[in-house]
Amino acid sequence: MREGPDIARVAALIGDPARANMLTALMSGRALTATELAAEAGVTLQTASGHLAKLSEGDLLRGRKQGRHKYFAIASDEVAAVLEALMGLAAGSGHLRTRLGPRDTALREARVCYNHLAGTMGIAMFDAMISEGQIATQKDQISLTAKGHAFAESFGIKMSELEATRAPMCRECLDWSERRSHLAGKLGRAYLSAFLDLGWATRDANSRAVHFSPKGRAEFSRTFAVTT
Amino acid sequence: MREGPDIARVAALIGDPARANMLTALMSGRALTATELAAEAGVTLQTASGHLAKLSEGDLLRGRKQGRHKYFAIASDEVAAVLEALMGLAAGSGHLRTRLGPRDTALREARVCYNHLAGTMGIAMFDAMISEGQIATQKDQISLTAKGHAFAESFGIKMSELEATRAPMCRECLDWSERRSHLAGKLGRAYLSAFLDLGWATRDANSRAVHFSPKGRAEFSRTFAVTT
DNA sequence: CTCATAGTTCGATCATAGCCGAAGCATGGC
DNA sequence: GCCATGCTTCGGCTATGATCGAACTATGAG
Repeated sequence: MREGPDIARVAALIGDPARANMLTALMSGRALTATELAAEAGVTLQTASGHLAKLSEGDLLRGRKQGRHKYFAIASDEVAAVLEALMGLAAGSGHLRTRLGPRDTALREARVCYNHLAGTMGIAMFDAMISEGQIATQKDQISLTAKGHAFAESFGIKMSELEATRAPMCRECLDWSERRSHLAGKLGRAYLSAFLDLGWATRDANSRAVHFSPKGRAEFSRTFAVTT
Repeated sequence: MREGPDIARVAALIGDPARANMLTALMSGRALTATELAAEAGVTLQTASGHLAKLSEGDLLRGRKQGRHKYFAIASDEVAAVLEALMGLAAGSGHLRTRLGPRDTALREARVCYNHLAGTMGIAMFDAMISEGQIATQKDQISLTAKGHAFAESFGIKMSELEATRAPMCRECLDWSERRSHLAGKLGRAYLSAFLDLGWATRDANSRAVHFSPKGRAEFSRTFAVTT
């Protein structure tokens, strides 16, 4: 009997504190897993799963399964616009927090994505491998070329060991902060391990950040012909 | 723990169907009384009173007492922006449940918006008054020109009586279904009263529809040079 | 293969808040 | 003074839905 669209349904979805916390966390533009979002909202994984299902059902979030993780991200710019407007309005009584600390910028540059390298450096590496012809992109998947195979071998990665298992060698992994792809799969994992073993970088103890040393960064740039 | 701007509180306020209906009704820009809003939301006056208190407390509405009526209006442009964004999102992603029946089309054509004429005919009238130079549009408000004043007088509206009170003579009122403006304010009310008094139209007993007679419609079109 | 981790589903519990009846103020008209 | 009308407050009923424990599925690691 009412005219107009059902704004109450959408607003009620945002109106729950747990869901609101999830959405605010996702406003960074990065995709987060269900577990991360559960921690962010301060609820258990079961509860978070229910919330995320509702948010997906309501077209506020879009979920993507990657391996055994499920990543969630804001569904559209319109959703972001609503959240943005809400934050502006709520800033009147609350305090707005816009400052992203040094840890956040570090995360954007280089971080662990499940078990491979993500962030701007991960993307740079992926782009370089494409343009070097180490990776070929088919319609919907990617594969390692002979050149890429040789390069990895020369880098010190034991390809024969990697080839022993059936799991995919190369996979694309979408980086939500940049909306670009980076390298996943067994090879992606192997490269990250190599970087750590070589002392180029170290993992942050209690975050997903990966810290490259100056020397490691230089080696990385030279190896992958990164144009930084 | 991580207390950002409290968007959940605001969203939850909008998230209740009754309150959402009230807010949508107020998006017309007009202030409405508690009783009118109760009818709009489909709840009793007691319930509405509680909702309105919460909306006021949450700075979404501003209420002012006038005599024994209490008028409520959207508190700020920021609130309107949030509602607008929500409508856009709910209309696009969601199911717009507007199955327009015969009564609905009548409503779309001509209806009472609080006390003045809304719908396509209200918009046609407003556009005609603009192009005839009866109304001048400033930056954020509109005003009656001398020509418009004379026209209203010649139409039989006693302008001296209207000018006795301080309330705004002309106001814009946004039609959500059409996203266009129509005439509100004392003059808008006076014109609607005149249409009814002249027998051009009658009000539906239990809806907001306004039914124009064939003769009334012809007179209306001639008076406002409507190009239908 | 087995084990561990990520996520989902189900069921029960429990709190929040929406709703209305009835009574209480307040204002205006007489 | 009286009554009518508009709105608010109070108390109790009820339902929706948020929450978590436990059991289940799926995927990857070794």
